[in-house]
Amino acid sequence: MAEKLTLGVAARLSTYLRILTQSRKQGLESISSQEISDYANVNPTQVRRDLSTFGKFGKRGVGYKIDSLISEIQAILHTGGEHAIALVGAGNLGSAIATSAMFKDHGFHIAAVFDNDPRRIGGQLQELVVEPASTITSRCRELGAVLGVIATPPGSAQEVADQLAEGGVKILFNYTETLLNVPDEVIVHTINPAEEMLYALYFYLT
Amino acid sequence: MAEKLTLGVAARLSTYLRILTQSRKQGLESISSQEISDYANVNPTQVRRDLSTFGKFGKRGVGYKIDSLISEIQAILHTGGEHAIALVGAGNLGSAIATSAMFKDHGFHIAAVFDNDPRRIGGQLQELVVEPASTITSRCRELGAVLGVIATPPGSAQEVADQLAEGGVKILFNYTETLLNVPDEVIVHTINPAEEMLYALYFYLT
DNA sequence: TAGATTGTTAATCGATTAACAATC
DNA sequence: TAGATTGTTAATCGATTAACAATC
Repeated sequence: MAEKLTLGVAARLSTYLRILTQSRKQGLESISSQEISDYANVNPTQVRRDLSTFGKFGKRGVGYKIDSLISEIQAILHTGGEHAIALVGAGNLGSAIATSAMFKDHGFHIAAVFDNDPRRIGGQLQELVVEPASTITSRCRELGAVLGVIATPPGSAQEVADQLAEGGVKILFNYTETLLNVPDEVIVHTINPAEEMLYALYFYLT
Repeated sequence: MAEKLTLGVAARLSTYLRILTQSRKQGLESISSQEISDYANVNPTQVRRDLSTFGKFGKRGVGYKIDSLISEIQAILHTGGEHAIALVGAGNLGSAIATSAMFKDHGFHIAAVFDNDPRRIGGQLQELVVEPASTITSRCRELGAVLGVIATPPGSAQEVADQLAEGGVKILFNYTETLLNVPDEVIVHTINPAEEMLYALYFYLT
């Protein structure tokens, strides 16, 4: 395998993949670096450079074939496979996450949903039955889940994080505002739109 | 006003602000660059450098006073005030967004909620009454909303984006997977956790 | 004092982009 | 051919971080 990508390149390639996946859904077959750049908010030269580092994927005067570019980027990111997600929290947010097509589009699927509310346990969420939070650790081990999503009230987040980590989950997506303490080998990604708003607003205000 | 910050610095300052705000909520009064760095996943030297560009906010041997550091960063980002958000979509996702404390913590407040489902219009969401989607443009003008959040099904996203832009909204947060076409002066931020997962998974797999 | 932590330097490294030849 | 768009160069610019003196 080639060198490890830098943070910036990997982030941008993920963005391109999202744009390409969605463009394909809309029936498009090819796309230019200019169009990708419009949706990704990056310079078009940057797009071409990011891609040309790994091969000559485009056709001069024409653009990039969407299908094949998706495959190329998936190969670069090693993320063409299927990946199991453990989702904790079956409330409004958890339901929204389970219902969304976003994950399925990129090869992720929710393998189990947990909640600690007896009124929700045993209920259906899409094709899944809501399982009790007390089984998080054992079920994650069984499923071999590497990815965990925390969509609980903030007060439960740390406890849930502990159970997920104990179950072998290595990447936590934290939708609560709680700061989580986790073992060194676990990475926490916090999903906080307010943080992005601050950032967006700064550039608007200046 | 000083120079415009680079993308990276502004993004990191926003992250620090989230961490500081949450640490204060937990009752802490001071924090070290090492602690900030643990939560932000950046190098501690980077944290100190980011801050020291704007002044000497810390105390050697002690760390940073959380309260005053929050004020300093808010001043740098010009985001200490209150900002109105127009939220479109009162389903699971919209409800989760309206209920979350994340926005309030950073001076954002949902000023109006819209939906096009007659069963939802007129209903309560927190302190707000759900308004018909047909009034988005006029209400955004009235409210002077600069920020819009699209939490509808994907099929309605483009139409909603058009109405928000028409109403003077300049920054759109798009929670759907739809690629939006907007006027040049409008910025779209797409919230797609699957994209972040691809990225996180790459670093886990390599 | 001893320990901790900041602020800053200095060096390296990677990111960015205008410009344009290549080529479809 | 004419127009469009890629791939690549070359130059600049900003980001990153180890190391350490300053100082609480």
